[in-house]
Amino acid sequence: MAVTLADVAARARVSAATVSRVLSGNYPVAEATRTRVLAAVDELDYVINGPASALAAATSDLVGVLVNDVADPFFGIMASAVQSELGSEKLAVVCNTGGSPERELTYLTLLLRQRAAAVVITGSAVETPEYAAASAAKVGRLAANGTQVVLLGRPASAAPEGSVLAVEFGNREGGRRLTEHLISLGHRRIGYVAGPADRTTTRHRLEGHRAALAAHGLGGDAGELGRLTVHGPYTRKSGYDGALELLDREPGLTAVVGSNDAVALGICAALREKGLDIPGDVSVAGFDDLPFSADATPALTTVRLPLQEAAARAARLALGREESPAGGRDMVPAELVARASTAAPRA
Amino acid sequence: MAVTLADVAARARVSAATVSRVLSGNYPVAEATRTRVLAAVDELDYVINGPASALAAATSDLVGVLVNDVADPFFGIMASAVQSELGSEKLAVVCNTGGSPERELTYLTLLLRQRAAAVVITGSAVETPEYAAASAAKVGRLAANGTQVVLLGRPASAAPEGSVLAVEFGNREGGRRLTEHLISLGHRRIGYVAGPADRTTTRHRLEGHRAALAAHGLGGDAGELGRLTVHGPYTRKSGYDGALELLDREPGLTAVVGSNDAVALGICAALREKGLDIPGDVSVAGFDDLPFSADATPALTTVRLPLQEAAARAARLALGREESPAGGRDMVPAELVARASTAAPRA
DNA sequence: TCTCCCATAGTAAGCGCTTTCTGCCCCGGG
DNA sequence: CCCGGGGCAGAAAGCGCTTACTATGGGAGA
Repeated sequence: MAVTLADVAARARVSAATVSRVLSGNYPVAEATRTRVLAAVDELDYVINGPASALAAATSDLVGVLVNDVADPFFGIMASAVQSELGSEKLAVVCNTGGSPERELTYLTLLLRQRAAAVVITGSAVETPEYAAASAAKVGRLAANGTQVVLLGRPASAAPEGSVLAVEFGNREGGRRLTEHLISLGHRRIGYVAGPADRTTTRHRLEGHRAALAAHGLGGDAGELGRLTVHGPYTRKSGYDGALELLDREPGLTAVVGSNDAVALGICAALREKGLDIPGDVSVAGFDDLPFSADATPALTTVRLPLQEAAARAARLALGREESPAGGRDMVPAELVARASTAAPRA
Repeated sequence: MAVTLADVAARARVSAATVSRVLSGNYPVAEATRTRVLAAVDELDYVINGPASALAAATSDLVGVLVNDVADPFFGIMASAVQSELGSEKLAVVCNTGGSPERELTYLTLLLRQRAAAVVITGSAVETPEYAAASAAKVGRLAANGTQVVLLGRPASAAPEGSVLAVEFGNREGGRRLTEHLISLGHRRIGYVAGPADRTTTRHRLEGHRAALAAHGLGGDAGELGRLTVHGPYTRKSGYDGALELLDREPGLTAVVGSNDAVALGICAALREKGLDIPGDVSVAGFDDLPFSADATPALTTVRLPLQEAAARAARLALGREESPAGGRDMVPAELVARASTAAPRA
């Protein structure tokens, strides 16, 4: 039925081993033989059997990419960059975890089952001990299997020492810069619509925000900070609801920061609905600088993360095409992008 | 080293065959035996070897998803929906073709090599005979291999009869509705920034547009139509450049239609830069109704395609979980979404 | 001219699973 | 009491490839 290695071998009048060697190219084969084999491959329209090859070689050419949801451009951009970096040697298996630790574990098991060559895990980690342990175990198992695990936008700390590489995001730094920008414009009462409470990204961004406040003596006590902060998913709706809630708690707000751009857009929508001008009455800022942020009105002030470059780097690390950073972890910088949604508060 | 079926079998004091049967569940196994096996699996932390299983069973649990670029939300949404629909039985291999026929063929070959269970090919097809033939051949090969091929947003016509299922988009219909909307508002000189010239989606949307014009006696001759149409990629920049070009050719335009939302946003940017008000001076419309379109200012009039539902359907068809539509093809409707970027032209 | 060795090619033993074919045992019917 | 058959489990033959290990031939060095 299907053409196999043996068929090609027969046609080229060599052994199967030789054909295999020509195709994988990791063993010397005389030029004449090689051309003969290649011709046979061509004539028979031979396509190698991936599973058979993976079984024999004990590794596949699949690379897992775990994301919250590829439909979200934040993850879509990273997934795309990883995939593109793989070229046509490796295939990217993308898995939507929806941010659920269980599903993350499930997919890691499936990738283990596939004997994936590498796995890139993007986005926040959930910060609970049980999950951390389960995750570490699974990652250890993967590593033991020869699968290179690379964390992208997630702290390496949660993983077993040495088994993992990480490209981390300057979330804390970015959060700090953003709030400093607001403070330097003259804002004193700044609301914050944060992400889900138990995630690393949420925590880091929020810590940066609070560090900036504290540095300017604006923090207030914990109660005060809590009053100006609401948590919710990284969605537009969360920004919308959060802004309404914050306005309710503290009508004197002059600025609201969103945990990401989608949240910021939701904040804008809520403010507009309340008849407030942006940035005249209230300034708004986001995080990530996704493509649509520049086209929003007003154009969103935000923090740019070089997602594409970082993801490409993660992919290269995953494939062992690039030297690992010192300590196995690497930090990509966050850059403030000041646009029209922030301005000095009204006097 | 690694735990294998045989290890589990030994521990459960059954044969490997029995373990395999318990795990795949397609053969009667006595309840007592089953529990014993499951216990052994658990105790040994056994993870089945995917490649070995795929080799023996001659099919893998991979499903290919071909997209132009997952970073583009249009494709990201579809890829996400397909992936989610697969559940945790099958894995989605997503491939960025960048719209290139060669890369599309390359990835189809890679998926053939993996013995993929199914392949979902999204987006436009390039309309050249050589490509059509090559593509048909590859698809035929896949089908012969037992891989179900489903076209999503691409006409089934290009594929070999019967070997393929298709979920098509109402591009022509949507294009027609959109332009009819503009005409009914009073527009007579309507520019069109189309997609790349040789793609099915581009052609269908443009045909719909022109059908609407013709139905109202507005088409003019071919030269006239050509003068009001520019082609370019489906990008924001293309919209920006295209709008400038159109304005140059025909300063009296009162409306410009973009081939998709990103293009429309580019058109908006160009118009704004020219000091034109939207929709006061010029109306703008897009296509696809991606999430960001509602947040643009003014909110974009566009055509909604139920991408998520369509993609989920495609995935179900791919897995054989849903009855195929009559004739193997199915058409999802396009719906006009009139928002603030279109209005009656100035008198 | 004779060895020795390197460059190639072949042999064959798996990789870990699925599945067909058998076989066993126990039940019900004759 | 015997026979037939159904329900389960096992044996074993691959699935198509990779990769030690082995074999061979001819050129280089002595």
